[in-house]
Amino acid sequence: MTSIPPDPALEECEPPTGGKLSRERMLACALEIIDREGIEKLSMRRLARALGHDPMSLYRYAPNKAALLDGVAETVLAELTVDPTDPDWAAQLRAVARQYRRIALTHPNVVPLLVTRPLATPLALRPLGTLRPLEATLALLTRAGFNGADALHIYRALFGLLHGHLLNELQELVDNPQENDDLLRLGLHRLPIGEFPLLRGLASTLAAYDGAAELESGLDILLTGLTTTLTPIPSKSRTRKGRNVTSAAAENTPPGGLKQRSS
Amino acid sequence: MTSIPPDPALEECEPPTGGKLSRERMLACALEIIDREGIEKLSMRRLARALGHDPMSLYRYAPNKAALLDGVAETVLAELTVDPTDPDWAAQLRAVARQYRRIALTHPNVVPLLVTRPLATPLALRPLGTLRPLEATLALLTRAGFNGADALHIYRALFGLLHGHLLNELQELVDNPQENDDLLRLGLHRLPIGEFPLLRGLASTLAAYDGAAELESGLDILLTGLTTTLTPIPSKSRTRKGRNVTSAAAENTPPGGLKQRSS
DNA sequence: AGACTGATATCTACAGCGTAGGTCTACGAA
DNA sequence: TTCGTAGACCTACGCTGTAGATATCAGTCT
Repeated sequence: MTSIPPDPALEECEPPTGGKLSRERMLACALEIIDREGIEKLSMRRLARALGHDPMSLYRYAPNKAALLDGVAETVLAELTVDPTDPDWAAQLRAVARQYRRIALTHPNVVPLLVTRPLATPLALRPLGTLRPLEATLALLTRAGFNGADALHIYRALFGLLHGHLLNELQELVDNPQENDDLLRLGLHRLPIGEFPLLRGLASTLAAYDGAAELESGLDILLTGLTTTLTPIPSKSRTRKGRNVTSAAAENTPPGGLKQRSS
Repeated sequence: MTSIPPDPALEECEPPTGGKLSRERMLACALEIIDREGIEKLSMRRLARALGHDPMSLYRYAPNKAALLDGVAETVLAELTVDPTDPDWAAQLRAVARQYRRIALTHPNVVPLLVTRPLATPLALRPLGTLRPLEATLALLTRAGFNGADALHIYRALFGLLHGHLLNELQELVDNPQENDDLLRLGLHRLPIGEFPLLRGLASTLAAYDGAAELESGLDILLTGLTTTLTPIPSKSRTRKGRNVTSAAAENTPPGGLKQRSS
């Protein structure tokens, strides 16, 4: 039946791992492997071995490997909860951001998936689980009085900030192995001596990176920026304050800036 | 010698492509394949075929495939020029951002490489070409009077914003095939009818995405945010205004916010 | 009871992958 | 002439994703 013993020499995923297969078990096991060894160590055959099944069995639960990876990303993203009923939209966005950061730090190897998989699939074809935070955020902002376009704008700004920040922060994690920070400087030490004087001088600063604080300051900037450009419709009247983001942006382009085409 | 005719049935990279191999030719050809067909279509064997050489010859110019990909990313990033002598640092950062965006849109398939490869390599071991914009930006900001820590902070914020924005914008590109936008809505149309009412209603807004304007507004927010939190040392006195970013962040945490640990 | 049906699991096989290790050739220096 | 070295090539290994056919099961209908 479900033969192929789980290869006790190699580690496996769940208790006896001989039992019935299911999409959930498969995705959970894939996530475990990715968390432990990274994305590129995950192969269909390896996953099947860990589950104690034949590789081809996996294709009953995912049409191909790309879909499996999408499934893993979806699983991780499902941990993100957005409460569209929160009366304080800005606070809710902060909460979402902090939650997202925690999830990403728990599964750092999945982050490349989170940020790049959407590039390969049109929005409407993406796994529904990945669209749910979007819809919930739109609901939150709509309740707060924003129109659809502005809500979408805010969503994009928030997740752009988040993705950018996480890529930064995970980079720092790679840079700082848990060794003595003198050794970190040794790493920088091998840079050509004349060419990177400033970078080399910043070894201790690099080591002192504080991701949580960095994110908070980014959120501060973003949210104050947003609230001064966009304002929700005040529920009774329908007047607006700083309507169009684009025109607002055009106004204060720096005077001496080099010109560059728009599109 | 340099045999193996370039396989005229398959496309190739440069004029006759039989000539001497070199790291530059190899990387240029790899970039061309990636631009045309995407990263996952690039294999050592495929690249060698396009160059009219044996696959193993490539290993003379790159120790392995990962290094080759790093090389491609480095090549692309080399197009980015930062002028550290610009007296208007904010304007120069804007110019860099716009330039980076243009480069990314010219090579959209390389963007995943640009944003994720650094996650796999400690900073000091990265290809030097990818560190050069960092050093130059630090130089720019140091001349403008910022101390090292703040300069680094600004650099991170800028490239975080850029990466986040580009991931957003390239996502929209995937969403908007150049067909009639009614068809785009057809794409959204297949979403479960009760579950995504807001998202489905935003079809036309999604289609109207303007990446350039979006980036400008992001830069506005970022730069005004930065200039109110950080100020350069005014070249004579050494007093500072809004010293610590972290503390500034801590001050205006929203009152009703859900609490969440820092690290 | 027997036959049929659909889901689940397995097996076999293929074309392609990255790359270790060895060899062949050409050329400049000794 | 001999040697060393750089560049290119060849072979082979173990791995990959997955198409296609086959086996095994549970349940339902006759």
